[in-house]
Amino acid sequence: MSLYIQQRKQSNMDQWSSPICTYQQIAHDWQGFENLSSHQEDQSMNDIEDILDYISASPEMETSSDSDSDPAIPTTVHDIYDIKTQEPDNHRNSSNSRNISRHCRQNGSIRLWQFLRGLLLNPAFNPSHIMWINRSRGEFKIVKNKEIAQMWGDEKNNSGMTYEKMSRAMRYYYKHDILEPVLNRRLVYKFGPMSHGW
DNA sequence: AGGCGATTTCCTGGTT
DNA sequence: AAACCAGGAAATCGCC
Repeated sequence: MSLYIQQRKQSNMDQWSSPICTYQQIAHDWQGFENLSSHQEDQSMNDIEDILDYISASPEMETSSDSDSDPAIPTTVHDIYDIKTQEPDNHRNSSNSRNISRHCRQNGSIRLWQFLRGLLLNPAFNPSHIMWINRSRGEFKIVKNKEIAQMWGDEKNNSGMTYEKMSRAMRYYYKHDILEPVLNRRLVYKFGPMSHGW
């Protein structure tokens, strides 16, 4: 991972000015990375890249060098979807958050499973809103389904989103192996072989 | 403009 | 009875 970061640094395609240790922390924090099989590595690299892009664009990280927050918990990887919980005052206005989000998207808009993955990786929502049932198996439970659906709606600019509709989209994932069905477990889903980065 | 992927919306029916 | 779960069918929406 640090190798990857160094490569990225040397390729000076980015404006990374923060100390490398920050990224090593991030890498260390990226727990899933170590458990990935080799054929998944490329995909996880993309995930990490997304996250690092996000971090480099984050106003919080720009000032991270003087940050005095607990270094044990980088405010980084987990911040992907904290935008909606931020209330008025803060420095991250909506246009900024939109730009940041764009860094996490391959195409135009983020996919539902990626949105959920981001929530699972964010302690601001895990385990309060969504939590792992079995991290290694990719099983998770949506705790506050109404809220999550609402947030998904916000993400897509759709105020009419409901859990019913969101869950229909999730069931379509069964067909594509992005999610696998978990029988007889209400609100429990499982990432499938076509998902990654969790 | 048309096609396509990824949902979104609506709905009927079954289960917990 | 309220909440979920399963999927089919059709409509949308953004993107190429």
